[in-house]
Amino acid sequence: MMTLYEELQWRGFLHQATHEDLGERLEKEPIALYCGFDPTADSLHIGSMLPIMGLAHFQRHGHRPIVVVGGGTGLIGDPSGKTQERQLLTKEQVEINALGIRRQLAHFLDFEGPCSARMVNNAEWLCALSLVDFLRDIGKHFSINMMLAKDSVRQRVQDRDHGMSFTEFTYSLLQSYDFLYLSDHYDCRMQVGGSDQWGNIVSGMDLIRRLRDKTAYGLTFPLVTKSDGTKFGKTETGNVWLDPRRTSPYRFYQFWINQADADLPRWMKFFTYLSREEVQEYERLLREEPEKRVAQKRLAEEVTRLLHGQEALDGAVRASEAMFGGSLQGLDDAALEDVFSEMPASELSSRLLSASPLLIEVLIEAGVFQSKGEARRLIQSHGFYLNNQRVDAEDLRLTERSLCSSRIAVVRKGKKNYHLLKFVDR
RNA sequence: GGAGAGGUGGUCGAGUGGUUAAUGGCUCUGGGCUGUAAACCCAGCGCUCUUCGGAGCUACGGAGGUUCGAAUCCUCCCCUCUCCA
Repeated sequence: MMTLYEELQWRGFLHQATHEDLGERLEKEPIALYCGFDPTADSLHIGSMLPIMGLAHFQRHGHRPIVVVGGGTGLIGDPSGKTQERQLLTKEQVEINALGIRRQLAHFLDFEGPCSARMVNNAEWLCALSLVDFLRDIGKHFSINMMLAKDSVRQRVQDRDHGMSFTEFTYSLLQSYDFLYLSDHYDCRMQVGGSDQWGNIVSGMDLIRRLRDKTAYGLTFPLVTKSDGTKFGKTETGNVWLDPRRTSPYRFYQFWINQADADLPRWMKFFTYLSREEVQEYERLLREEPEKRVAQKRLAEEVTRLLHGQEALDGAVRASEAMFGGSLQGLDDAALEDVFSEMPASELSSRLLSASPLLIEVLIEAGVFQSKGEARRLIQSHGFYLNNQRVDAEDLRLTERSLCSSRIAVVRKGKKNYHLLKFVDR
């Protein structure tokens, strides 16, 4: 059994640590540690998964994670890594967002058990703060000279086009105060975060030492980078979110399925709990028979199950099979609707079926095609399918026999542009 | 305010009285190859109709005009860019 620190090291979670002996310290006794999340949206996206998994590892080893939702700091905006002043959020929006985030974290962290995680909103204490007290008690301990020396600040100060407001400039004081507050009220001894948080973490640690004469610890996780240099977590369709309403389980599953071979071992270590032996086995499989993509499948399975649960995973797998060449035989209305739930659909009158109109014309009505020319071209280049069977005749008519199940026909343009036709009585 | 350049299809960019729905590149779409990848290869890429040979309509900033015929010539208008004040 690896120690927590060994495991984090093996999995690649360690980027920077404030203390050499942090590993030993963590074995001595359980501690509480925190990580902040910005409530910029009502859902986290996949980029937040690394710190979340980091926290989860701590919890599995008996430590107590505290999730801080930056309801207070979110009202201001962290300048780290940003080139522009951020949009300020309203308090109401932050509240809503925090609720959504909590729901998602519950998939990864245990909010119930013996070392239960807890979630706090720093608006609780930051909003109550009086400016004069804050400047007197906290501000005193920060040197402008040192703050100006920070990269994140310096870049912005030198950029005449965007500049930096005083509000943003003080961000790191507030985050340091968070750490102090959590140390005082929750006995929180450690802060973790992305590598861009290093400066803020160290500031907080210093503050605690100066004011309370206590040792606090800090740890940062690496930036998740893809082997091809493009940004992790982006697809053609945009960000990959943790909220199923924003990124369906199917898309989420597909996102992982499509990861490059070279990244797989790292992703498995980051985003699943697969053991060292298992990961090694997948590394071998990636080398010997990459075309089978078993590693991608396993990764996608694990992560989708973790976030969305077994049922949603089953749906995603079924949808993937149907989507990539599988037969649609034997699927009933409900199964079809489920599998193609995120493809566009049109409702048509079932009376149409007995009138047996030209399929092409119905599809133009339904918005599947822009023009007859387009439809014809597609059929001529063998790119049009009805119920996953290629259609060669331009003058195919729509009848009862066109249906796949009792009232659904599945239309496909090209490789994977599906469109559902649902026939209803009206 | 003065001088010049220019506005072409999703985009860049040819064309300067007639086989020009408009060369070419890119993007995009479909197909092939493949591992649901990249690269590559083939095809398509205004709309409608077609007996699949083709036919019709609409289109080159806007409005008029010259002409048998205009994206191409003329007039007016609108807009963009560069230089000068």
